[in-house]
Amino acid sequence: MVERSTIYEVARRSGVSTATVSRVMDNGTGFSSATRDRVLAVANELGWVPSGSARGLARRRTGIVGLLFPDFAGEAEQESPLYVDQVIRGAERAAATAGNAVLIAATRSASGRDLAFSVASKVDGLVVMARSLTDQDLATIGQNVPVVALANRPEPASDLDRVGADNRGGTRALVDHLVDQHRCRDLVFVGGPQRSPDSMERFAGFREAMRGAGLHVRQHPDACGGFTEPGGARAVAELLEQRRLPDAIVCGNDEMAIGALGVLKRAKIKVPADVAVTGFDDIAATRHLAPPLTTVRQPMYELGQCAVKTVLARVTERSAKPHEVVLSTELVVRRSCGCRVRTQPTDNSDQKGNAA
Amino acid sequence: MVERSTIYEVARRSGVSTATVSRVMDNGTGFSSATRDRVLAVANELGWVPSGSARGLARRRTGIVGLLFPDFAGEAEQESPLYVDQVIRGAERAAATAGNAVLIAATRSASGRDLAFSVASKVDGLVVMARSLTDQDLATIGQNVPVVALANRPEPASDLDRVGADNRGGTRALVDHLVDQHRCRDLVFVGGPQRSPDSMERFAGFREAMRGAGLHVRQHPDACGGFTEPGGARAVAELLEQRRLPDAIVCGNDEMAIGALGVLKRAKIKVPADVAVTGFDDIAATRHLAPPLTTVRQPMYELGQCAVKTVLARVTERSAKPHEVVLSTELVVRRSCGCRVRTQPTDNSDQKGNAA
DNA sequence: TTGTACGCGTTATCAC
DNA sequence: GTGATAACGCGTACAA
Repeated sequence: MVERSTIYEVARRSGVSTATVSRVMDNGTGFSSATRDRVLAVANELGWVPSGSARGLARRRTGIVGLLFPDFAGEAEQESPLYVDQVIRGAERAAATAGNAVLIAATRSASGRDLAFSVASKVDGLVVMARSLTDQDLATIGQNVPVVALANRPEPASDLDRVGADNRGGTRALVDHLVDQHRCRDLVFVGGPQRSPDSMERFAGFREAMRGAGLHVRQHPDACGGFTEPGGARAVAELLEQRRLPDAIVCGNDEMAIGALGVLKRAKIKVPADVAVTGFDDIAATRHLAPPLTTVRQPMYELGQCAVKTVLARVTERSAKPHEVVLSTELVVRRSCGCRVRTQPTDNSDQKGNAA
Repeated sequence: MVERSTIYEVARRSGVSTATVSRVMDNGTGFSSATRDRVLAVANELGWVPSGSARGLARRRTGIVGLLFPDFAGEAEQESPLYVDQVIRGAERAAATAGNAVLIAATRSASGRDLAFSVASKVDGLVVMARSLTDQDLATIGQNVPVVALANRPEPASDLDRVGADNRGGTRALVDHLVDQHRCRDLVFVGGPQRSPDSMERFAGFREAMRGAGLHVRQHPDACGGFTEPGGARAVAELLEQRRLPDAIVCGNDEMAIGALGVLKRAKIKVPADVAVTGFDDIAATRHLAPPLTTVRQPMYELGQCAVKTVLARVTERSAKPHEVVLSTELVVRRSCGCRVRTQPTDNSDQKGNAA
């Protein structure tokens, strides 16, 4: 590892020109099987691999797709949410299928700006998760690199490709279930951060369902839990202080629901007997809670996959009109809404990992 | 985005040479603030960023560190284990601090070989998690790129840098706790995959502690759960069929412990009253189990961080002797071992100021 | 302070 | 089938 070997050395040692070496490494044609074997042998002996930089420069393609996700480390809010991991996995999977690798970086409006641009300069295409970049910067980068936004924006802000999940519909299905199956009438919505597109979409779905059922809805979420477990706990604690106990507490995500469950248990309020509690996301822990949490599954893995596929398609096919895809969400009924479903701690053995 | 703009265009438009543009983008010196502003303005207008490939070629550094992790998708075993995510996060963090990004790829001995080499060709240094590459390939790649192995190998196989966690010591501490505090005498060990270095290390720790306590130990794990939840369930189910109920079931990881808890509950066997159960890893769900799981925390995040720091150091300082660092693990005592610790589902609410 | 020109390691287009 | 050789886009002595 003293010096990285180059194509020149391989060419010299195998007695051919660099052009031939290049051809061989390209798995193309235009050489005898004898020379191929010779070249391959030398390359292997030297442990040589074509330089990614040089190759990228010549081919004008790096074989890398970038993924920017929001970084909340060290913030009051919490560390980066768990669903990011799923997105990363899905992205990796889709990229690998096409022979690409994924370049990841956590960025936030301010801090990661440089990093974001640096990543953009190294990739063929870029997937940007919500809240990891300002719209401004997003647009700038979009000028030079194919970008797909991974988010649930209320309004398609730009002419970029976009993929997201049906947050609104999922929440609607959830609330409908609560109202129809469990005769809930007084529902409370615990929202996330004020400006979170996800939170807004989910609340919108909440309102739609409530209005559809002829129920009264407030203009804003009844409480704000910032999408965190402590936040959810706090929100419900305040509710309790006001001696308010609704039929159901609809939390904007699972983490807040976990917090809610905690304070309710300590207050000796039974779930779901006294009050129903629901979440959103279907993170891993939901199955193991007491009671298991009714929630809405977001196809994070598939979102990552789809985003990468989309951006990869855009790399080769720079057509005109922006692509937009919305993946559907799925109501996951467990115990916390009042349903009497059988708990199956090991039922996921065939649920995942086969999205080949 | 019709054509990616280049340094030439920026130079032309701002009326300077490419050298000057290069200097400006390098944040270096050697130009008047007037020209700098002009160049920056043009660059911004065009949304131009220096090409990563060209820059990497010229500088002989890409600003990318690679991370290879094992891919078990589609296998009987399960999808890639969750701790990988933490490692990725830690790696990203450490890399970002140094202005680098992380290129990830899931690989396995056979399938991902090409991808692995492709990644290797694009990075300044490479972190390789256990079981994602054959020793053979690892060595080959190590010839041309700084590599650090992230694993817990019984024996330092090569002359590569290595970072790992003290699996053995962690298990020892766990078993000591079980024996000393809870007077367990008949302990059963549920192992992971046969050839897993992690599983082997943990079992080694198990044996050491047992021998130290003058207890009888078998040569091999009493059962194999393949590190999966269903696997753990199966292992314990078999135990039960043999009408065997030990004092404690020491699981090689948390997932198997979750499976174990499930079948025990269905068999009406009380944990920890009738039998103690422990895990390893301290994944997120452990806190929410009934009972909360006593386990050993592995500093996955820190491992990822440390590995990247190590490899980054090696990039600039190609010294001779291989570096080796072992991070310590931590016994996390909860309810499932028999301890009467207070369960605090939201105990992290005061961890970050709640002066609401 | 600024410009010229060569080199970085590959690929791709010609010729042969 | 194979070999010169010109890009590819940028960094960086060396000059000016």
